[in-house]
Amino acid sequence: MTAGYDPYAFEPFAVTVDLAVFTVRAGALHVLLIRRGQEPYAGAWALPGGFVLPRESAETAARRELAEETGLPEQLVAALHLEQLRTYSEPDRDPRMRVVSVAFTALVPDLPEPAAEGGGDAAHARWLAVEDVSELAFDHAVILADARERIGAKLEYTCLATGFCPPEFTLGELQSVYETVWNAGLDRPNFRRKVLATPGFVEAVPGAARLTGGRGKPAALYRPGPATTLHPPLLRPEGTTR
Amino acid sequence: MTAGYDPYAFEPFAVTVDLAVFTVRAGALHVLLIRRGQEPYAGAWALPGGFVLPRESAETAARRELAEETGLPEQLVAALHLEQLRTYSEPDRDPRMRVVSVAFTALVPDLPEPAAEGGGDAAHARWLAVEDVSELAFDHAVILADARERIGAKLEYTCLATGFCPPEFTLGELQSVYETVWNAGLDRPNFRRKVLATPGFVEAVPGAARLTGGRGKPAALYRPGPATTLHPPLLRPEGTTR
DNA sequence: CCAAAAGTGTTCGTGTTACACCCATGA
DNA sequence: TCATGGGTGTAACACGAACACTTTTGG
Repeated sequence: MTAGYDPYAFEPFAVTVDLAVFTVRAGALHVLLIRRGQEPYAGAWALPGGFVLPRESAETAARRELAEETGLPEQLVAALHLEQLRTYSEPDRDPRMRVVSVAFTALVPDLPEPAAEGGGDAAHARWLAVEDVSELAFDHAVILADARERIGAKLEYTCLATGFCPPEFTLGELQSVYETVWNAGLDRPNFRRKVLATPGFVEAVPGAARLTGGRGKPAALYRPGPATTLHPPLLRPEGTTR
Repeated sequence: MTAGYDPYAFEPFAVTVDLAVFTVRAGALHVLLIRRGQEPYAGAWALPGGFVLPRESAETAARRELAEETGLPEQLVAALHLEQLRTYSEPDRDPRMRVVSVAFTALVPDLPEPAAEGGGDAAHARWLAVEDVSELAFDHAVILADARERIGAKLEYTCLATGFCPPEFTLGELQSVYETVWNAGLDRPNFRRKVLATPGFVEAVPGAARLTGGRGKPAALYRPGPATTLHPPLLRPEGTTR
């Protein structure tokens, strides 16, 4: 902070946000992507995002862009837990000009068809299974990989997993979130005890139960609790790199 | 990424880096600060940092600014492990113009008097005990608090603590790093076993030993090992918020 | 011989793992 | 009555917490 402060002393930087929004659908981790309509990378998939406006923080911009570019319900976007991932600032990450991008991650429940409704930008938003994502515009493949690694790690020591679930969920659904993100099987009795033994992770919905697979015993329903961290952590099994 | 790309369409953003560089001296956590010479906040303490140049990444800029603004040895700065903390982008965090800052943290060993040598900017750099830091320029107090929380958490599940130690160190020195950062006492036998049981955390220096407190049995010396993560983690005792 | 710091051993309790088993529901 | 998924019980084991004890140095 020693240099002078002439706003026009340097070639201007653009500051953008990029969002890696995940959901769990049909036993696979999905990410929300946008089909680009213009060069560069026209026709390629990209993470939703856009410019930070002069009077916005990056967090505010992220929320606004998410509402504008995707068809996610306003209410969901407003309440969403956005987490800063990191900032990407390599000089040539955008071929046109200097763009520094603040990346965020968010987790949402499996919505009916969240991206298909709204017009305009939202029409080009789709959920894609992360395993099927091949090429992405700019350095978005790197951002996606970093985001995926981060949420996998975060499930170990935070209560974020409930963010993937609907407002009321069964322990089986919660477990399948872990299994999907980690791509690993967990022992059901032990998972159950672990979750219930952590105060504030989930709260029982009194008397409520729901059938899940169509068959079997109806499962008790739970709501997210007030806790945010998991002590002691719920460690994933050995090799879950992929 | 849907808007057009006129570099001058918006009021320009300045992009800066800020650095929270920590060390452990005399049983207290210290942070490297700069005395500001100009308005705003002239005379106040601030984190070292500065503008990202047009052809630099934030990481490169952080390393350059650290070498320029502080008296830290070139070799140390070049080899230093810099970790991105997060990006601060509130519109009014700098009263003069829009400044988005990417914050980094780094850990260095207790150097003789690292900040006192070089001329110019470096002359205003000093180590201050974090407990004694009261007011900082801009939002740097928030950044410092976030950085402190982050390194405390990182010690739990990474091998970063060796970054606070000289090239060869005793287990007692390593333990005092944990105790200082966490502000908590640890059981020496258990700490010792835990560290030695983690493959690649530390490597014994064969035959080497050194006296630490002037008295007592000479302690074996260790070097940092190749491992970067700690599985299972070394959890800190309950209340270490302060 | 005492203080101080390093290093070893041992016990005890908690939490995780791995499994066997019972319960409720739809086909 | 069988398959399916929810839920309970329990023994074996690994790990961490706590603390007693030995070793090696300087004063």
